[in-house]
Amino acid sequence: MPYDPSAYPPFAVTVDLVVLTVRKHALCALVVRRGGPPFQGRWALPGGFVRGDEDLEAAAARELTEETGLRPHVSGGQNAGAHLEQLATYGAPRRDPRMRVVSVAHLVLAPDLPSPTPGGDARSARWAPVGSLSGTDSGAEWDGTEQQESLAFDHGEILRDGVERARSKIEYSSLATAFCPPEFTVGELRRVYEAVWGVALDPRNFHRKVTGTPGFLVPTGGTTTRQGGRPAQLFRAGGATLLNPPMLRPEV
Amino acid sequence: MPYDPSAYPPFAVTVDLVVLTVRKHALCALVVRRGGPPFQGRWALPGGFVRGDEDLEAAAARELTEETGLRPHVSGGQNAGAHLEQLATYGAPRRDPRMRVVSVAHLVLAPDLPSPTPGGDARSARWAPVGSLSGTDSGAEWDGTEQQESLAFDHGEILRDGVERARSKIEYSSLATAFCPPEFTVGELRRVYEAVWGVALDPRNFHRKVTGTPGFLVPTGGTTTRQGGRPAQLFRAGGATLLNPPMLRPEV
DNA sequence: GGAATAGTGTCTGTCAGACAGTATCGC
DNA sequence: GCGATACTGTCTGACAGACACTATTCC
Repeated sequence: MPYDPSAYPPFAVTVDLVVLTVRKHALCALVVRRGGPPFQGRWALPGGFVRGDEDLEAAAARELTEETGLRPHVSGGQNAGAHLEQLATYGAPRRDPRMRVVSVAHLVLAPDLPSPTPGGDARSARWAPVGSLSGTDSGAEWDGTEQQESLAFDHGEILRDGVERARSKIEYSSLATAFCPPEFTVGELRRVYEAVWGVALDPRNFHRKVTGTPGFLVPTGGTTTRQGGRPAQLFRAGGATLLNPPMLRPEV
Repeated sequence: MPYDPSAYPPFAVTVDLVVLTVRKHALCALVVRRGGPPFQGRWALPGGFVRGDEDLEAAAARELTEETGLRPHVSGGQNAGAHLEQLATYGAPRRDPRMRVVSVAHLVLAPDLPSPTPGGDARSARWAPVGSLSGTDSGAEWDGTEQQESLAFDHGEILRDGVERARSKIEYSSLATAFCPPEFTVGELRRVYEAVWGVALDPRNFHRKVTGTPGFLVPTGGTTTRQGGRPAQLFRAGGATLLNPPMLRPEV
């Protein structure tokens, strides 16, 4: 691989974020409105340039904190922040009309946030149900009250890939707890699965599965009635990161 | 995301390839000897710069053809070439001592090739058992007859990630057939799984599993005795790409 | 015949799906 | 009481693991 350092073609490198959460029984993604051209006024994924002496993951974490105030912890760990992992890299020659830009997309799974806290240099930000953005697919409860508009650049494709990664990853890992607050009930965790997959799960079988998997859930001793009905036990995420055997996703 | 195009930090973008095959009951990776500094004389993964008007995947396919003569088909399709998919992107600030280089690694699964056909600008190339490169891990039959030496740059880490991806992906997809010639027997496919996972599988249960999964294998009608013993049926890869339920990997 | 590989059949334990039934809250 | 949710228990069918056994080839 001998080469002349001055002869390589110039690239810009950005990070884009697919930030997912579950709000009101629906899987939602964070989108920001673009303040300048190209695609001015269109919705896009949050993101920005990687700095000259910055790791890719550090750039993603910095953008996440700027946009949401969330502090990720990158792998393992308890449920005090958001989960962040690299998703894929998008580098088609003309995906950005101004110059050659390679974007390293990252996936963030976050618990529901009280306020959409727009920040950074974005004019505005909101949580959009993924069904309203990708059109097809099991978004289901898309009610048409918000304008449906495709995302800027190739961000629609990036979002689809991120949603698909999240859907498959909660099958064989305990990552669904990243969508939950630090303490949660079995029913709340089940509604996360139902929102992400867009299906209904049997509450009894789900309860047996998650409480029977060692290391998945740790009871905190407390109870809550915030969902109504009989008081439910509260749990924290356990240390187990891989689910074996996996949670089975119906209708595949 | 307003920004000044002239203000972005300059990056070089490369593709690196983790090319895996199964030779003599061992999982092997293609490595090339570096002809120039840095890391002159050390083994490295094949790869090169992305051209100014070239897609990332096209760059990976071009490097693959230059190094091995293989023509990938990127997704789906029959078994006439190699499987190619994006793996992950590596961009630590000083991973290349000369400049800021972001490498988009790709994973290639190829059938056993008669000749290691070095090509391109690499001085020499060879198939190295992955156990001899990553040291630890279930490489098992590393016999010490070849020098054990860590790969240049962060290529050891990239190789580990690629091997891990391949190991997990053959669990729930029919991708193991990408390691096989166009026509193969159940026993040959089983030896692929055994080599990649580094375990022994029960031939009877394996046979029942793969022949009982619809769409996985298609009998061609022919038979062969190239492995000795009773003639075995020949199969082609079927159209099924996802295995449900997955092949279970022992000892997890 | 002996060794090697291919292929079939049977038993058993585990577990997911389906569903009955009970417990405890708010109204 | 009524509706909601939480939780326990039982039955059944699918399937993986662990064998025994037979078939066909080369030597």
